[in-house]
Amino acid sequence: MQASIKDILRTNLERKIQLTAGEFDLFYTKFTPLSYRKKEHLLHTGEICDAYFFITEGLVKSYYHDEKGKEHITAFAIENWWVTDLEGFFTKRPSKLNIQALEETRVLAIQYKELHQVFEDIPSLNVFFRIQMQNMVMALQRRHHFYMKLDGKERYDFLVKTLPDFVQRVPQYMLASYLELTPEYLSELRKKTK
Amino acid sequence: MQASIKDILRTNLERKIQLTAGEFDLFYTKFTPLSYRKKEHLLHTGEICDAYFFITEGLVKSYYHDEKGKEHITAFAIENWWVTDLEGFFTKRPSKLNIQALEETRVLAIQYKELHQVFEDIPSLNVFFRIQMQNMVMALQRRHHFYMKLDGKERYDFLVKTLPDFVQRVPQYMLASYLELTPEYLSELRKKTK
DNA sequence: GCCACTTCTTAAGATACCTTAAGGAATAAA
DNA sequence: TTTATTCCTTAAGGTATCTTAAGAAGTGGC
Repeated sequence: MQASIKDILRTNLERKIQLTAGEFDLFYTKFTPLSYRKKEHLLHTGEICDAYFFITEGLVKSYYHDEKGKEHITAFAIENWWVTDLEGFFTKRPSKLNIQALEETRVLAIQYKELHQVFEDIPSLNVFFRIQMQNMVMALQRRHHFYMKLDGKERYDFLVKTLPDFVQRVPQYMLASYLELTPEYLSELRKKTK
Repeated sequence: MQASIKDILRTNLERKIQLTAGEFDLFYTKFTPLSYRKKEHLLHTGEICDAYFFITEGLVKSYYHDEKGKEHITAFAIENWWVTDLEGFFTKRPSKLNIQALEETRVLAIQYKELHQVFEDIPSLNVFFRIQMQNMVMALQRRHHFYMKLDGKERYDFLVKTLPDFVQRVPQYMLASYLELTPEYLSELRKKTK
């Protein structure tokens, strides 16, 4: 039997905290299930980001355009990951990021107000998000080392080694953007690898 | 009248949460005040990082050495900042970072076990640390843009503009390390500025 | 007041990565 | 099947930044 969307969320929460059935049911009512087709946007630059997304199926990217119009991909996210424009979501200022579906994608979305309501109703959700934020901080610190210590070739090799499935689901020019390389240069690097 | 160390901590907490006098007193008992002389280490690579530090006076840097022995400064922290090796602190694995005092420095230190005890005794501390982690995530994301979007000269100019006091308290070759530039190249860039 | 150490500068040659421009291959649309 | 789009590669010339090596200037210890 296939896991329901509700189960997927429950499992994700249970990795870090224990909730009673009642608490979980209450929390779950705050979410809205949404679907996006390939290339559809979950969030556009300039909008106020009011939703925190939990991906139940699919693949999205977060990105922005710099002054010269060049696209910079800051993150990918897949099933079982949480994603939003954190800065926009918590500050209520217009978002600097876009979030776009790269595949048919399904999410559960919770709004800012609802989330902060449940923070009060279910205190242990503070623990969940505290731990999640801690883990994000650690991931971002590791990413910093990753970009600063490794050159382009090493970054690519590392990605292929640690996330091979990812490398297959995402076109190369997007990986290049994520790795902060030009597609042309990444192509060069790949040639050397073989 | 000068603010006591206890007041400095209280003020820091009150920026984000409300505590009763009793709660704050309880929390405060968990901390140990420590002093470090210039160049002394709060944490060495390889040690298990068991303390979360709140700086009440002074200036520290976090750094590591890469395989080639080159030093990379990942952060500075001054009065009123919290600092630790987050990854080491939360995973209990040997720390990859060093933390060293650059000036005569005073801190309040709280141990892992004590902190997690007060998380249970005083639930709103989860809120405090959740918000602190959120802010760190945002700061790290901004830092990522900062390194990726700006070239060396722009990074230096930005630092001088936004944190001029900092630039004066820290020797240039350390700024270079933080900016991920060689001291020689930073010296070049400074010449062009004038 | 001298010595040692720390910090900053200069300059030449090397390298990683980018820009531009073009064409080829693969996939989707018609 | 043809056409359009999306994606990947090749190559030439340019720029930012590093490496190495050396010396100058400032600072604290004795």
